[in-house]
Amino acid sequence: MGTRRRAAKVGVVELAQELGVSTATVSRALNGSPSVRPELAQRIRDHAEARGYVANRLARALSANVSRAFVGCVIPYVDTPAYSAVVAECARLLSADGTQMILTITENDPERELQQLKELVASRVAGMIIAPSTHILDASKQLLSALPVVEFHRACGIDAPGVFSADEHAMAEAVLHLAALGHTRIGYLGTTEKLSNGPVRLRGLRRGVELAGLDLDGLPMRLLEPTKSNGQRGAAELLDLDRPPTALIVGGGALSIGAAQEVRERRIQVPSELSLVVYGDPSWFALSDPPLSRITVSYEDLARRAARLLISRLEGRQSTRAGDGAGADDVQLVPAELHIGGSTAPLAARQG
Amino acid sequence: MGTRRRAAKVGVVELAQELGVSTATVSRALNGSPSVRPELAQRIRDHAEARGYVANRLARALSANVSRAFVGCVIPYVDTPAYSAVVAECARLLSADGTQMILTITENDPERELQQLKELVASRVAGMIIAPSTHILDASKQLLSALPVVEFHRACGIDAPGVFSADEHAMAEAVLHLAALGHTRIGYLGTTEKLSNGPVRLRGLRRGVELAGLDLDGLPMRLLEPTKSNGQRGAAELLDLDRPPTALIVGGGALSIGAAQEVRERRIQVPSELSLVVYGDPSWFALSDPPLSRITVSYEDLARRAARLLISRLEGRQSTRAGDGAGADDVQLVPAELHIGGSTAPLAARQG
DNA sequence: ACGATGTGTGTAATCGTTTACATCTGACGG
DNA sequence: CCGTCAGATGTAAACGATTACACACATCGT
Repeated sequence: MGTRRRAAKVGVVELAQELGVSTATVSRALNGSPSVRPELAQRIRDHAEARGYVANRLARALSANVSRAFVGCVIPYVDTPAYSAVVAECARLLSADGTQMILTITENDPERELQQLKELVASRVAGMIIAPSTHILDASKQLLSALPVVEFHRACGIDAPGVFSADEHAMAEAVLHLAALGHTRIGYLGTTEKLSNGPVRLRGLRRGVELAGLDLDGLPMRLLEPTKSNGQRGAAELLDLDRPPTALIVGGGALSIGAAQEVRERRIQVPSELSLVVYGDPSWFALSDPPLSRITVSYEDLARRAARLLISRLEGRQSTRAGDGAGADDVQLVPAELHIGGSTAPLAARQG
Repeated sequence: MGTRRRAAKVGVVELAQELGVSTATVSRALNGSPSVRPELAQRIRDHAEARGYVANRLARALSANVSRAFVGCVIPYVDTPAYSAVVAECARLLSADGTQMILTITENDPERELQQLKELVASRVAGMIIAPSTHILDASKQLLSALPVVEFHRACGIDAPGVFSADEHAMAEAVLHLAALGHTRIGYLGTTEKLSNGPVRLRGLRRGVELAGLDLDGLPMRLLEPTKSNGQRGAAELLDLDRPPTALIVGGGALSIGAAQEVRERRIQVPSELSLVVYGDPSWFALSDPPLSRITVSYEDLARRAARLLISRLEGRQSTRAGDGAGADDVQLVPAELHIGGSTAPLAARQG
């Protein structure tokens, strides 16, 4: 009370005065410039430490007109495994790098996304990692083309490197697996085509159907926004068809939950009455009985690659001169894999 | 190529020159100061818009020595419902407020936490929302006492407002519920006492035991760090006891999954052979058969309160002068609730 | 007609760093 | 003994905004 004075803010100026040197020397010492006498440098560092000096990042970033003080991370949601993974990995790797992550969440709203991008460039972020919203605006794309960007999980057609899951093969495999078990009416409950994975999975589905010699047009299918309630509704619709599918492929974590719930509520036996393949690998899958056949991709892997990619971009940006050389030359695909569990069985089992 | 010139950066200075006014006027116009002629102000704003001007947040924040440009959000993990909720809510509310969120993840490492706090104050964040790591360092507490902070979900004994879940009552209720069903050997698998909720739940447990007239010392109990594998291990240990519990209370999302998995693998029938009460409300709970009896708390609610609290703190800080008036005067408790599902049954059912 | 008031702008200091350039010192070769 | 050069340090100009203060001009009361 009264004794402890208002801890007079300590900046380079104060340090310089107290040590009888110039601010330039202080700055150099603190940044480890070789051109300052080692013993003096040490003295300065000690003093800074003692006085509890912490450099103002804002001033630093402002001065060095381009800096790696901040990067932006722009995602639609945070409570979904892919996105929370990328947040975690970015935070980890960037923090080791001394740069901070500004996180913004679009909730898939293009307007909000644009606004957030604007604010990020206003904060002079060194780069961004983005999972674009579904209907990204042109203005957003334009902003994105002005700095190092890596796309994650969803593509929006800008000229940037990115990391995506390659679902196509696994999807085709799933169809072939079911076909081999004798299923011909295979239902598909997937994410809308607007989400970048939608088309990819659909392509895989088509390929599988083709290879299996089945007829795509006859296949019952629902493409929806990935929410739990949509999963339940979609499954209900498919199961209510005149000739309901004997096997169901569900793409997308939230959809899977809803679908699984609907199946359970209808007391439909899996796999004897319905074969089920789900997409994703939330921890609860381990709980379900029987263990589900599923298509998985390692989001940690995906996320780590994305974070590394961004960091390497940042470093590249630093050494090479202008905003060239970025390009989409570095697109990484992490393959999804089909794991056969106990939720798929020969069709015969049902007929009998 | 070559045609489009290096978009000469546009700042207030350029705008001022181009319009033949001073930078002061430009700044005032853009910030809506009433002291600039309305038509001129409009002209300036139009021009800024046309030239695609975006103010440099760093410069702005540096100039106005205290600003609401950034706030920090410091959490142990992001893939856990409580924390992802707080991240989402903060991002949403703050973005509406025009301030950006710098997210850092401690992974429960006190050293890293301290480091991150330092860097956040270096970035002159206007405030912070923090779920402290388990063994927070004194240096960290000291840093936290220098700016508006709200604690979330875990307390670390600093003098700040916070939002926590009040598990005590629900916990006691759970014990009483089980006791009423005839159970006397009730097992508890909970989070370690070092996590702030640990003691609270334990207190609730004790209270319930006391009210039920049971003997606490005889109760099998395991307190572990909340991971899935710990859940499995803990459950295994409890079930392997000579006189295993007939009812089990599991606290903590990750622990629940592990425990549920262990129970399933042992083909123990719930609730006929074992009554089960879990803590949390992940979406997969809906899947389990029978629907679990559980203790839930709305993390969205918790998170929203925390975010609002922080924002109101920021505004308070802005109006009132110094770093006083903060205090822990505003601690909010969101009560947890016990929902009876189908996973608890009278003990008789087993004996018979 | 003159000072007081008020409104709208401009000038320049400020925030806290970094860094290009200038300066000073001593060593060294011729 | 003097230029040259390198190394260590200081001076001051950036970075891009905000804002205290000064100033010009119109308005108004007396």
